[in-house]
Amino acid sequence: MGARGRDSRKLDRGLMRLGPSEQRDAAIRRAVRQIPRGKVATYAQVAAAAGYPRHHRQVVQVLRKSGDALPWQRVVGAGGEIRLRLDAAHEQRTRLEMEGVRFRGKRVAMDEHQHVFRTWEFD
DNA sequence: ATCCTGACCCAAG
DNA sequence: GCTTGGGCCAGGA
Repeated sequence: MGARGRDSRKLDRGLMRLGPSEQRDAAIRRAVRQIPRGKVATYAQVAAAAGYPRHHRQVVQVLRKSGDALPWQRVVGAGGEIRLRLDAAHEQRTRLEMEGVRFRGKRVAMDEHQHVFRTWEFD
């Protein structure tokens, strides 16, 4: 069987063909990588920027899988709230503060650090 | 197929 | 502020 056989996703013109969920996860990873140091975005915003508006929960799964390969600390809950528990939450806050992110109470000062994903390119 | 879980979100009260 | 309920989606058992 050729490239079109049982494992048709194997390759196509030398490129790995991704299934729907893999393509989605890849888009999510790209979006997360776009957040610069000192800025943050919410799970929902990342999902939307990736092109999957209602998949905020999947963003969590992707971050868990990726580990330190992504700047996971830059993704927070709605309103700038940290949603991790205990130690993990503390680590996220520390990492963000280390990047210069300021907090007001328990949440990120979103008016200063909200990353706005670019939707249109200007030329 | 069903049930459960999760680094979620949001409108209500 | 906080709690609750419903909605959302995908993975794993």
